[in-house]
Amino acid sequence: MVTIKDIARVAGVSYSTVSKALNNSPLVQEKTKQKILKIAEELGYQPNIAAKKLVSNKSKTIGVVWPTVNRVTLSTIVTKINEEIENASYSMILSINPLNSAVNMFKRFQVDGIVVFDDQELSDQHLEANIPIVFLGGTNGRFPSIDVCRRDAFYNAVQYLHSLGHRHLAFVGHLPHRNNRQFEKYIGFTEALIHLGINPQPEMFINTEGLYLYHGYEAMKKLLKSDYQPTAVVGGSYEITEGIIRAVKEAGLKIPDDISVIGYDNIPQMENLEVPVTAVGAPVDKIAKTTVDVLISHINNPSEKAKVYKVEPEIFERKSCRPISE
Amino acid sequence: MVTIKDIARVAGVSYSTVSKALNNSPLVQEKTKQKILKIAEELGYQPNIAAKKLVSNKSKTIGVVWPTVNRVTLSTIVTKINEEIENASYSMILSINPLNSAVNMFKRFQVDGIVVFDDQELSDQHLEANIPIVFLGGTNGRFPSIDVCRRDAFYNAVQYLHSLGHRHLAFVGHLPHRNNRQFEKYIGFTEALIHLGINPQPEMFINTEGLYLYHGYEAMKKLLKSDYQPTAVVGGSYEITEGIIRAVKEAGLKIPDDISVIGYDNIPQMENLEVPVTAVGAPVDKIAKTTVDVLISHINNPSEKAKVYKVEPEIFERKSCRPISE
DNA sequence: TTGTAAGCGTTATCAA
DNA sequence: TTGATAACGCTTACAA
Repeated sequence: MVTIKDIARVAGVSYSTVSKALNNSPLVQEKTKQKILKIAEELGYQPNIAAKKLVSNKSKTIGVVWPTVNRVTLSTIVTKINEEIENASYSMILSINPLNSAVNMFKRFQVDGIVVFDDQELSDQHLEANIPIVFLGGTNGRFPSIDVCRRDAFYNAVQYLHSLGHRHLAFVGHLPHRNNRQFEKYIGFTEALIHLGINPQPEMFINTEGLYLYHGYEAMKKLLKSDYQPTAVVGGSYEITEGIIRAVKEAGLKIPDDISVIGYDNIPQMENLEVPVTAVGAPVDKIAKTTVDVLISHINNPSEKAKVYKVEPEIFERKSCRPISE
Repeated sequence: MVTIKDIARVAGVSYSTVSKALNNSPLVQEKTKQKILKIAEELGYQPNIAAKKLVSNKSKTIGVVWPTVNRVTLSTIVTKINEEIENASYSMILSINPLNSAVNMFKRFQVDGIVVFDDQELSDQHLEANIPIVFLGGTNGRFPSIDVCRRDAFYNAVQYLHSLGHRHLAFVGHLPHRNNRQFEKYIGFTEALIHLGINPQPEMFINTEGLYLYHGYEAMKKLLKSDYQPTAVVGGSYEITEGIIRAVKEAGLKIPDDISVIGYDNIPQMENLEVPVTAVGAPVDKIAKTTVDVLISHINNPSEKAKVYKVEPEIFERKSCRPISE
């Protein structure tokens, strides 16, 4: 392995001069610098990151704790976060370990900051971390967190459909007993209904009992067979929305001619479904950007106090909704 | 940051003693060792990898290049590999970047070795790496690789069903034009049929046109409605097998009473399906262990030459198959 | 059994 | 403008 000392020996200078030259310091004479650079090149010098890390105590690395590896939206967000991190001249390390052990590993690697996907189970974990951490997905008192405003998203979806003339709506989503994330969606939908003067009825809420395609498919089939025939539905997740589309298609109906659909999870993939689906929710790009910005800001200013950063939902209009007259 | 010096101060010993204790050296008194370990624990000590790497020129870290594909088996393997890596006293870094950029990142991190999930697209990439790499999933000439023997797995599945008396079989799997991995499954199934004197018929092969639940579900529904009624089917992936089960259930049939099912992808999750499913394939534990063993062996002996390491498929009998008499 | 001290490759602070 | 030198956190002879 070629070190700066080898270069120094060949160049006939001290190795501290070599270090400065290699870091393009203005403190070395241009001529010396060029000579050193040339020798470094010839010798095939590669800096030793471990040593750099040791002395600077910065790794320019961000760790991401990502336990739920099998959801499209989450992988999309991870991918975007990766891009944002690289844009900011950092590197990303992923860990699929549980929160605490992932954080330990990241400490060993001396990451400069950590992003945690805030799953339900994680929130309760005791976490002792003297390192900047951002929780992504909900609100969290102890650490800075990114709130994706699920409630507002569903509120907006209903409002949008209402503005298109729809009065018979349905919520097709997961309604577990103890899950604030999902509950927020339900509340947002209900709240909008009330504000718009639509009386919430039980048949408007179809519990998919899961977040995946099959759940959405089954729930939608059930809905289409029921007495209540909405003119528009809102899907509770990307996968659920996929299932809704299949079910509608199988029933021989057309989107948006026979029924309008809005999907939650504002990811680009909504464009590529059989029908490009109008989506609502905080756009993944913004979620990723906010997350990384907040984290880096906390890295640079460790005393910054924890708060909740909201990413506002937006509606991306595509081809799955149409106006309707009563 | 907590260092061995902090521990030394608290324990009232020198930091070299701490180092030895932490590395479980026989040169420290058991009592001292325990005391030091306890303090390290209390202080939340995490070793600094950069420093370790500097002095030992080893980072004790393995990088894994992982395609962000939402398949249970892949996440399971990654999880198992993570465990194996930790068992071997290494740490795992995941990267979801494309092969080359992931490898570059891993080099900067000075990992000791790299595991690559061998997707179709990756195989063609030009890769210049002077670092041990293992390709996982197929066969690869230039690098050591782990072959999960898909062909043998399907061969064995057919043989097993045949031994139970089944003569009317069906393959429910993904048959894309250009994918050796999937094609191997098809070949194994066919080969066994021929060897056992069963004449392969087109209706025995149901192309799911995808590897996910919905694909299996749809394909199985189609099969159940067709003229050909097999007494046993083999599912081409875990998710496909899930879909098969749904379809069978919806048709009002019982597994294994009315139809036997074997699933490919030998993962523990097969146990937790509605019917615990008899699975075939290289067990994920062994895949993970072999992968990590091979990589570490190449790390310790860099001149070892690249070869293909096979992980033999096994059948895990559960409750989804029953004997049948002609 | 424990401690001392050198050194891994680098950056950064002074002094020359 | 350059060069000594002291860290950074750790392992490992070797000395005590």
